[in-house]
Amino acid sequence: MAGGARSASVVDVAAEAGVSLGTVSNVLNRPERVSDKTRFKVEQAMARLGFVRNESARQLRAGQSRLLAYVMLDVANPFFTDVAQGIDAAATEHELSLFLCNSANDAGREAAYLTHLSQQRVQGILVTPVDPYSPLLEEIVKHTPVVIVDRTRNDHRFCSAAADDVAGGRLAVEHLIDRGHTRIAYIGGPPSLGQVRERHEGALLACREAGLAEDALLHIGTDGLGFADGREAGERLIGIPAKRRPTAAFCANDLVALGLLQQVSLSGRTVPDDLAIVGFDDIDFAGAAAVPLTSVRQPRRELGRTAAEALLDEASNPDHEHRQVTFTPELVARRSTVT
Amino acid sequence: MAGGARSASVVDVAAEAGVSLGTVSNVLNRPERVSDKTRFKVEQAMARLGFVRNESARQLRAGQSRLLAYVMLDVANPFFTDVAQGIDAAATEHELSLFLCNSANDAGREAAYLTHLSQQRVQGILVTPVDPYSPLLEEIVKHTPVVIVDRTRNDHRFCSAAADDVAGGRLAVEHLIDRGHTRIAYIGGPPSLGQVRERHEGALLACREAGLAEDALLHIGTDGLGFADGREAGERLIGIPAKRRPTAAFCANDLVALGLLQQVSLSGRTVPDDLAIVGFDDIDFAGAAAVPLTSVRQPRRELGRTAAEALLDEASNPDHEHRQVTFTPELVARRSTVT
DNA sequence: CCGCCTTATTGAAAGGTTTCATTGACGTCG
DNA sequence: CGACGTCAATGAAACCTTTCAATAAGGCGG
Repeated sequence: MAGGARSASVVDVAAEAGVSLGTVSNVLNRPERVSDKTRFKVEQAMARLGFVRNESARQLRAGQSRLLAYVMLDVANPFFTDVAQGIDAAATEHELSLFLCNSANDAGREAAYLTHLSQQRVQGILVTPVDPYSPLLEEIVKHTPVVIVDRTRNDHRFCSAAADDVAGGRLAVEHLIDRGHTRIAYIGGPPSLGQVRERHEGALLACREAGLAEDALLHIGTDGLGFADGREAGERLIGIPAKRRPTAAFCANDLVALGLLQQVSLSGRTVPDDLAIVGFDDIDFAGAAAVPLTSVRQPRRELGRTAAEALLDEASNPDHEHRQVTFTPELVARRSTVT
Repeated sequence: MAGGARSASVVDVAAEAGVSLGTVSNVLNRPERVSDKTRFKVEQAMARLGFVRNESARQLRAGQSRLLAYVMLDVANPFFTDVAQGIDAAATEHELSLFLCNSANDAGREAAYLTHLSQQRVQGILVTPVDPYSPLLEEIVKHTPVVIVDRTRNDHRFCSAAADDVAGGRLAVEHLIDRGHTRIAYIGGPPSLGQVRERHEGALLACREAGLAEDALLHIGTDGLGFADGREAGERLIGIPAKRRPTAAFCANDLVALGLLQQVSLSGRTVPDDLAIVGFDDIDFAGAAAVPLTSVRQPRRELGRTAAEALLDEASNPDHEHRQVTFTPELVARRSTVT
């Protein structure tokens, strides 16, 4: 880092180059209006002084930045990084930069990021919220375009892009029932997550429609939706006496499913013979597991791209109307349920 | 978004509350110096006007932000998200926010992010660079603390935290040689990545030390270090006539190894009997694959945390000295190489 | 050779916050 | 009752850039 000297400003550059500060600014912003000779002088001066434009001052004057941000629930979950890539693609096309923020499923962190971003006057914020009905979101959307990703609010106060989690849960369990299973586990948590609740709801629906008994669906709760949670749930599942033990499991996401798969394999059991497994999200690792995982596919990149495009419309189109896009998920059957 | 009205400033709040703007600022920054009654009035006024502090102006005056950024090579690679979590932990302890930027292995994107961040006057930048010797990095480190993650420069112009990739590559191949393999593939690319080159170098070293023939190590190049690249390399590998085909593969990272594993399994072959596989990084998915993957472990979170701490020292300690921390990787043997 | 037009450059103002030296009010002590 | 000390509130200055109306210089046609 530089020693003590304050970093050079346009005024310093102007003095060094022997021109006015307006000219320096022109070199920066409208180089075509400056004669070659002058521009050269100014560029030399900038190089000598190590001038770095101050983005804060620039933005203060300009009032806006060319910046988008995505506040994601879990940066370690490939589902969200894929969504982020979709957002990134759209942002790049519009020559905007994207910052990623990891709330790590913590409402406090999420709030801090949202506040900071709105104070930073970013063009817009995409967020997969811990709680889509948080009052802070309503507060922020008054000033800054906000689009909700992977969740939907049924008032129409936000744009959103999400998959139909109820339908997805239903698909998964219908598939298991089709394959003859009548004792099925639903594995996931915490229930504070809408994703967990809705996928469960879909699972229940499928059971009901198939006329299964009330207790056909066994809910095994987990603390989170990571790998370790899946393994731990696996242990508990294996601990259940064989005659009562479910013959199939539907996991709230693929990380949990992969953890479960691993635990079951380690215990010497076979998937799908001893336990059939369905995941959710269809991340790349699902299809690539050595027992490829049946999963409910969400269009991950598409989700991100759609959300980003809605955001850009909200940010630039004066008569923008909020829209809630819902994607219908799709079952991808693989060996973890099919012999 | 709000209608047409410009968003309220401290001046507007002051007028609304019937106090001076200095008082509003005090409410914001030193609430204890303001009488309860006045503070209440001001807070009411803020709420009525929907005041949102302008971070640009604040920073312009303050000169600094409480912001760190990590420019990562590939947000879709769990290795880097784990590193990011380590950075995040350290940042959180110091009450700093962390922004993540995905360069996606593109030097142009990396440059754009680095420039933007330094103009934004962030406290510091962590970066896993496409090329650690890029002149732009040297330029930026003159003004903004920069720490290199997962790479090292051997001049001492930057702090860095990285694992010893040569040693890692050597470990991997020594392990394979120990298990009796004499025809080994090294799978990875592009060679522009230091990680790819150095792990290869380590592999060569191991071969040489074991006295294997020059052509014992077959280099199979890939375009990148993703899943798909591993699968594609798998096809090529399988295409080699059995008697010349390597009996083991060392992959430049776990994503490639998992792709390879999948392709080999799909072709009806068995790991490790038909092909032993070693990966690199030991991401969670490696141990969790149904044929658990032998891998070279890097202390991922530790790497991030160490880098972040070096950065914080550089940012706050006037007589900071650059240090290059190198971690020694460790082989984790699992079933993909051990029957 | 003058007036006009074009092109290049100028300098002041604005943008919203924080800081700090100063003022004002009020209570207390001598 | 006056001087002093404390606490609260004030408002001007500074941070750095961009914009824009105004000026200066230079070239051309008449």
